[in-house]
Parts: sequence; structure tokens; C-alpha cells
Amino acid sequence: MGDAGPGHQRPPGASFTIEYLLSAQGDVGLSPQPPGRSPTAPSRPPAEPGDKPAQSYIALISTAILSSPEKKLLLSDIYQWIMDHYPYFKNKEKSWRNSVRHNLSLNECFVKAGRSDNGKGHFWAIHPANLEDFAKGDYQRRRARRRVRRVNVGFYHPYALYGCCCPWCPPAPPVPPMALPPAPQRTRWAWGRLPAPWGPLLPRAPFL
DNA sequence: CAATGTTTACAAGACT
DNA sequence: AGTCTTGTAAACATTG
Repeated sequence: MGDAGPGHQRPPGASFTIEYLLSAQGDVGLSPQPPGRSPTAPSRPPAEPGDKPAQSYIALISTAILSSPEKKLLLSDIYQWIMDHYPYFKNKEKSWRNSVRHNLSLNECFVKAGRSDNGKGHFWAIHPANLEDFAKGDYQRRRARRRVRRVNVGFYHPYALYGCCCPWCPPAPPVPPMALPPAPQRTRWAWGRLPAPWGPLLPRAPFL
């Protein structure tokens, strides 16, 4: 846990620097591959050119990122890459973009790698722990895990201030306990849906 | 306001 | 059968 190696000490800050990511990529002998079906993807009949690609969004996004020179892309670049390579999405409504954003946020395999020059959004990169597999076209489900549920760490700072909580990253420096800030003023939240640290830290039903 | 980012919910299918 | 992954939809926050 937290054993990412001395060369992979993630610098302080909420996002990964591209230098850090590239150094990690060098260690795994990254060799981006053209878009293709993941070995773990379910077998489907051969797709027509305009059909929806068999790859998952994780695969599409990863391939887009890995095909870029700096191994990082803006959200808009990811959109563009997908449309360029998969005409299916070109004339499609916007829902697939929602799915792309959803996947970027939800899956720990995607990390933010600095803000764009124009301040619009972040660069998105691939977590070093996933680079080797992704570069081989292996998007195993277990490696693309759902973001870890926020655990009850006591009344500390919200999750974000801990940095990455995954087992591959160096441990974040200790954060002193603090009192809970006031819960946000949102009328739509039911009690069980309050965000951390107000809601999810509290147990829901025992066997939900 | 639009784009971006986060989070929840749910259904369907794959996996164990 | 239960769990997990994936895709989709949606609500909402943040930012320029």
C-alpha cells in the first residue's frame, strides 16, 4: 500500500503532473496500439463501419489518450478523437459525451494531469498503475474499478484533500482532524444522499 | 450560459 | 444467486 516506488513520488497537488505520468510510462514500456477490441470485451458479431464500437468507453478513452504524443488529452480532444475514429458517434446526440465524462470521473484509471492552458478543463491521463495493461489493450474490469467508496476516516478533511487513496500511490501526508464544515444547503438531498463528509460517512441501512 | 466535472440511480449483462 | 462492470440518464456544482 502506497508503494509506488521512489521515482514515482507524486508531487503535492490534486492532479498528477505529466512528468510524473511520463516517467511511470517509461517504466512500463508503453507501446500504444491502434484501436481494437479488448481481450476482455465480450465477443460480438463483426461490426459494420457505422456501428457502435465494441470497445467500452474505458477502452476508447484510453486509446485516445495513449495515441496522443504527451499521453494526455483535454475532454474536448477525447471527444474529437472518438468522433474521428468512430463515425458512429459523429451524428449521435450528446448522451455519449455524458458517458465519456462519467467514465473519466468515475474510474480511477483516469487521472487529471493539470489544467489546460486556456483554463478550460483538465488534461486527462491514465493512472500509472493501468498503463501497462491499457497499452496492451487489456482493459480488465478489475483494473478499471469503480471509484472506491469514500470510507469513514473520521471527521477529517473531505476526501479530496487526501490525494489519491488507491493502493499504488504514496500515502498522502497526514491531515489534522478538523470539525465538520456545515453541510451544503441543498434541499433536494435526502439524508442518505448527502455527500461526504456529511452523508456517506454515516452508515446507511445495515444491509444495503 | 456553455462546457466541464462529480455523483447517484438503475438496468442489463458478465463474472464468480 | 449474488456481485461487479458497463452504459445511460440525470441532477447539480464549478469554472471561464
